[in-house]
Amino acid sequence: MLQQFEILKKAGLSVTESRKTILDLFFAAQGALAHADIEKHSSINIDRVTVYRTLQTFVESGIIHQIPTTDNTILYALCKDSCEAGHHHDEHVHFICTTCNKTNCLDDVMVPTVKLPNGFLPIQTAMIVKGTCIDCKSPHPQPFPQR
Amino acid sequence: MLQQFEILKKAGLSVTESRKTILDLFFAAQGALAHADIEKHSSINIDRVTVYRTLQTFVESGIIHQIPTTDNTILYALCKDSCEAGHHHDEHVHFICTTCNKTNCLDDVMVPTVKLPNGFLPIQTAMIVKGTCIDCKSPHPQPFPQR
DNA sequence: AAATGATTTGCAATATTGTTGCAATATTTT
DNA sequence: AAAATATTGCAACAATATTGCAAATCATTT
Repeated sequence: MLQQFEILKKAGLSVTESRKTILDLFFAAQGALAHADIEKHSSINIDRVTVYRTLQTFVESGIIHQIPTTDNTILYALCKDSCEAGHHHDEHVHFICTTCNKTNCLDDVMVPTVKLPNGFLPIQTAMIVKGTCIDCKSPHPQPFPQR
Repeated sequence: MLQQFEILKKAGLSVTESRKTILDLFFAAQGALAHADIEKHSSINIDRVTVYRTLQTFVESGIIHQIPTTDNTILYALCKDSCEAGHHHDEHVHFICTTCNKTNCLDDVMVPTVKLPNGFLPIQTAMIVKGTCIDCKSPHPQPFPQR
């Protein structure tokens, strides 16, 4: 729990039970989580509203970043240390496995730069790859979340 | 309206008023639409449920494709002719303007291939660039949708 | 360690968004 | 034009998201 404490402190946030618990979940998950994953996780009992507000606060503080999806949810994943409040350095590729539904940050795969038509000014780029992840090619038991 | 008729016929779908009307909106929009854009558009009066089902049908038929977002919505945009049912060829970059909130398909900008870590098998890739679009750099009146 | 002030949390109420079954209507086929 | 098929709209429901406010928690100062 020490790590959680430091992350929150460094972000200038109050250290509360809810925030530590939710951070714990992200560290345990080793992958992206949706709001529903957190809210419905058996071992926690945090109000829906608090989960919404905590996720929003974490995004604004640069603790987690959002991953776009095509299913009316937003996925969230831990940022690396290089992230700062208001300016995310999450320009790595995200991989959504269509078998186990786990989403991984491929921290070592940077999003390539593309040449845009004249007049388009890029600020941030996201890249989402769907396919089969390494765990599902040679299967073994999956950790949380099991969506 | 002839164009709409042909698109629906070609996709093997019944030609109904609702479907033609929604197709009209996409052609008028020249950009991506969310469910809410269609449902709340002043000049149409189609039941929510029909809109949901029409969008789903259009995706399955390869008439429109989905664009992932980080705001609990799914955006939809017309496919080019090369799209076929069940096998979208929409591997172009999508540009979301943070000023006017319009989303453009950059049909001429292909999504580059990235090298994934061993064991990850890609099936489909999406790339979303956020920034300022050409209309907002040198502003002039914006067409529907105004979100 | 206790008191104070600031922040966060949970509850309640409400709003918005998405889903399902089914009867009525519209479309396609014969 | 009639029969068969597919689509639509309604109603009910389910799930998800937002807001205000009082109670509880946390940080700071003494």
